[in-house]
Amino acid sequence: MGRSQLEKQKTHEKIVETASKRLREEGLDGIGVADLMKEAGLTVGGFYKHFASRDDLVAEAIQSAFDSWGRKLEAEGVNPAKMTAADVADRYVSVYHRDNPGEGCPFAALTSDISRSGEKARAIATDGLKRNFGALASKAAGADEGERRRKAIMAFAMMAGGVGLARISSDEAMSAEILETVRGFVASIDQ
Amino acid sequence: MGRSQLEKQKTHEKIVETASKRLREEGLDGIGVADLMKEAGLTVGGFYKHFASRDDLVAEAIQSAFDSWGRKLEAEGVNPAKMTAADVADRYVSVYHRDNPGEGCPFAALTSDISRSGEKARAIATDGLKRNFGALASKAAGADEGERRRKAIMAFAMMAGGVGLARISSDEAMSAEILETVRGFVASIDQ
DNA sequence: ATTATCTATAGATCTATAGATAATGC
DNA sequence: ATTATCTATAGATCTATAGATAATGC
Repeated sequence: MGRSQLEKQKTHEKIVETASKRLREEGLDGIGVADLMKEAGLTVGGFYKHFASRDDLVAEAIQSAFDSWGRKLEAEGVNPAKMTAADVADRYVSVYHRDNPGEGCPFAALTSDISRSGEKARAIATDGLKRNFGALASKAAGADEGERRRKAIMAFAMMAGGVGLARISSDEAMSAEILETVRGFVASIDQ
Repeated sequence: MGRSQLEKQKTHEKIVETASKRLREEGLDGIGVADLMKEAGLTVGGFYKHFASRDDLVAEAIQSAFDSWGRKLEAEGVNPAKMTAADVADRYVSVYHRDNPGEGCPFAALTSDISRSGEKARAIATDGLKRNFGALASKAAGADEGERRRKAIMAFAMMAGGVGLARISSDEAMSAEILETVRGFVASIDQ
């Protein structure tokens, strides 16, 4: 059946959001076009009226995943600039984030996938990384800009790595220990 | 053609080592059985005389990847117990490691893949993680065992995360900056 | 006689396309 | 008339198996 332009746009967003979640959960190769369309309440045939290829959807979905952190804060009425490093740590290095990769940070959920991806996906991720470093640096203590930036890089690498390792660990106590330890470091960089 | 028992064992090891390298490069779903056998100098038909399923090979290859760090040190005549944290940092947080995931640490190359894997692969990885934490803790400074262990966890999460982020970054200067910054922290935990 | 490896292929799955259908919008 | 979505399927690819071949090892 035919649909209006507005409905098509909503359909497009629905597909991208579904993909953004499911790809973080299953990996960039983990779910097929037909299954994604089905989860979005559609059938496979319509897919290529929205995207030139599966890779094009993946690029849009990664971009959406990078934007989702900010969108979620906005929806909760939280001002990211006013968050301390400890606030960021409480959100990022949490059991909830560990157990819900589909709603979480692509650097924790898709690190290895993106490093194996083409230039398009890596450029989107590099841009996201720069913004994350900048945002964290503005919260960090330090004598000069260089020291604040170094702390931001250390904290972000530890956060992304730590949540990844916590997801791997089948020893629940060790998983919680990793989260707690990393949370402590990130909170400690606060001004 | 038929082969001796010894030759079969060598063939088996060759398949596992090829897989161990290629899976770290391409991800756990990134390469098929036929291509792996071809790279090992064989054809696909013999595969299932060695492994009950592709998953079985993946488990063996992950185990081999976890052992490869120690085997490489042994081959170079390096005693891991005598390495300082700074020594570990120089090896792990290096441009060479960043650019050669196939020979490197599975926690940097396969984090997201393993977190999405079944219990078997995650148990192997959890065991490897415990050993890495223990080895690093024995090198760290600290008033008590708890403090040394916390430093080891922080350093390892930052190393694994940092190499992953450095691989993603298409900005070469930022990629080098991440490595240098992480290397500094890891070296700083030394006794 | 047994078996390690080979060639060939069955069956499943995945991306992308073809053609039909029905609602939009000039 | 156009087009957003549907059903159906072509073609490629991947795991696993069947049956042939040739060397091992009792």
